[in-house]
Amino acid sequence: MEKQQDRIRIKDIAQMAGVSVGTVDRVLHSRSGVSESSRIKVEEILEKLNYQPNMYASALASNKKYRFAYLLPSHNEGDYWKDVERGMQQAIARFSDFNVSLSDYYYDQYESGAFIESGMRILDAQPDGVILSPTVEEETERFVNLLREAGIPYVFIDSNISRLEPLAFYGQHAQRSGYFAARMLRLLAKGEPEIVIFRQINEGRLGSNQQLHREEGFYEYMKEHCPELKMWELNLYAKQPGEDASLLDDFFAAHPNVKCGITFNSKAYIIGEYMQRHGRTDFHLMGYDLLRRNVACLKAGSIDFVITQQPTVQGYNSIECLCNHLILRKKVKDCNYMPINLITTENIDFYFDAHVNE
Amino acid sequence: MEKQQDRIRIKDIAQMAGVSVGTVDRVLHSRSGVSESSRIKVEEILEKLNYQPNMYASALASNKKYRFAYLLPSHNEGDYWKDVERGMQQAIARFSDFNVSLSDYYYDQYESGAFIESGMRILDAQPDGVILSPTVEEETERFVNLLREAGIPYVFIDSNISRLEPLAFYGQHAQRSGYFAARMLRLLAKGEPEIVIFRQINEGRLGSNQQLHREEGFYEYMKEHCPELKMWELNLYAKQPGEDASLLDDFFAAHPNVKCGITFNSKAYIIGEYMQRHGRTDFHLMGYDLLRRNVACLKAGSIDFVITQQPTVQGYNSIECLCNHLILRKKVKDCNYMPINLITTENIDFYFDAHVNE
DNA sequence: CGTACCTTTGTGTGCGTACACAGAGCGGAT
DNA sequence: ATCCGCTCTGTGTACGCACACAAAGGTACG
Repeated sequence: MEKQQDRIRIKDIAQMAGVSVGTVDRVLHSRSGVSESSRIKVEEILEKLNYQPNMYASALASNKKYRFAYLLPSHNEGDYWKDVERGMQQAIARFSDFNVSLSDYYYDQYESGAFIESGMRILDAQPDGVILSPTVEEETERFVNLLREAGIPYVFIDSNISRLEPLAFYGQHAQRSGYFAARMLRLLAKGEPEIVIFRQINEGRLGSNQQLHREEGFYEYMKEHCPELKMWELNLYAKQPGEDASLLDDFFAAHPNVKCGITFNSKAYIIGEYMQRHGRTDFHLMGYDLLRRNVACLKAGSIDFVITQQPTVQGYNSIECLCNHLILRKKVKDCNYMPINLITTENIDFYFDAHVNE
Repeated sequence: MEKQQDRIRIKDIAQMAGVSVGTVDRVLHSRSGVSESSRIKVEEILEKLNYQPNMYASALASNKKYRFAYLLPSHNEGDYWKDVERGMQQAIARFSDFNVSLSDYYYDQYESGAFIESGMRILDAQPDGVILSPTVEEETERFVNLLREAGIPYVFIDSNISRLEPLAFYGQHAQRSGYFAARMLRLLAKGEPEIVIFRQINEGRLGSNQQLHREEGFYEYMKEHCPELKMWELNLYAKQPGEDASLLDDFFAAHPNVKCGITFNSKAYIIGEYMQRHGRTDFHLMGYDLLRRNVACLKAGSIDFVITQQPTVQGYNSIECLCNHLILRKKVKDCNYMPINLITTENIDFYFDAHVNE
């Protein structure tokens, strides 16, 4: 019944090996100054007893301070990235006994060079670990190369470039998420012959890799399961809201039979609110991320489904990952896909901060 | 930028209050032997500086052993409860530096008196905390009253009886989960005039409270959104698998137009496998819990949707909760609803052990 | 005025680990 | 033999906290 016998300590190991705790300590931290014979003896016993150090005593004794930094696109209240930050702050609070601190760095997503500039500021500060979202591939590569040279571990969040070998990645499998979205939209739009994909064009960019991968998975599903489906694409421009409305007017005037749409960015509320303004209730809509305005549309019925990436959990886990790696010296999983959760007005109440206590 | 100034220690508080660490310690643990004047002075400073003790140093110094116990229905490999146990074991491993251990107790769900008997064995062992699933209300009440008398905190898992005031509850909002299931089934069965609800009758019992609440939510949704829907109920008997097949044969012979069904227990695979044996691919089916056989049916297409309760997370969190309460002395949330996750063959890969590291 | 007793306060040690430092042993050069 | 330099090992102290114990101060009473 009892599972846990008394924990083995360094002292125990030392006694069994016939050496002092200092020698065991040197072996544990693979420091120099240990004879071949005692090293082997100690290692044997460590192996045999499966010694697990008491991480809390260890953190207490080493008494180091750890400074982390994160680099995210600049953003406003109510945005997706705010939730990521919230998760990181929760984790910092939770692990505050380990003497961890967190600094924030931002960059303008649409200004070239801004990323690498903030990156340089991080390098100046020489933190012990960095969390970033690799939105711009080339600049990210330059930055993480410098981090690697400096021996600073980095964690990718939200989207991944596995080639750049981060310590870990936390985010969704974007392509599979789009594939799943397609199935759900198909279900909503059973029998409909046409659908529309709303895109957000920013500074001439078609959208993040993230969004492109979702679209890819979406098209893949539709090709496999309903190749006859007619799919329109409508480009919208966030910065000119007035123009968006007239673009939507024009589109729906030209395609009165399209009753179903999806967007692969987090701005489904633009369409949802448009539908509410026009009193249309026959349009089925899907989107991404639980932004306040999306939640409002869900509850109002102008958005049917939202897929969430659990940004808070991503943020929390990425900090936890750095702690596990640097402080507790546990092995961390390098690729961590978040679940692909479908949110509706019926289950939304149970998706706020699920599992992140306090 | 830096958020974390140097942590305030007991020594700092003592210095500022002009007393010794011993006095501060006595105030912190509200022990006797402190004069009114120094108590107030210390409390003021604690308040002002918002002192947060280093929980790890504290746990290290107190050097107590904590013994937890859980009481669950007896079950076999591949069952729902196995996942709950797995989550608890993961948590125990994770918190092993706190000297926690876990003992297991089981009871036969269908033998009256078995619950309370195992409960008595737990009381004899005098553990520091107990986790249990309150499946049988009356016996649970008797047991937790004894626990409360003994000052032993208890956590409910899977289903809740809030009247009995557990330290915390981890599980799904069963009624809302049934409500959500109804929406999804309705989507699957768009236009179908009839559906069937499969029930599992064990020893004459209609099913756990859990299942009854799901059914309740399900009926509620259907009454609100499609009162004209014809809903059949078919009782099955787990213990006689032969009989179940003929019951299904009879039902589908009598109701050839029923193309859609749901079960509120974890045994959807019984129906799914039946459909596969009969080569029926036109039947839409929903169920609960990611048992191996349910997963196989999902992938084979004989089950469309499964709702998962994340049993592993429930187990993990319930142990974590006891640690937070007893060792770290953090406040714990008393009612913790799990998310209501919809699983399909497209997103199932991302639902194994989500967020429970290691 | 001394002793007993109670209240209040301070000090010391230990939890398991990390790391600095001192010391032991040994060979070689003077 | 003495001294130096090297490798290897053991000891001591600190981390922040809990708790046992000792000490200090006061009151009451013979």
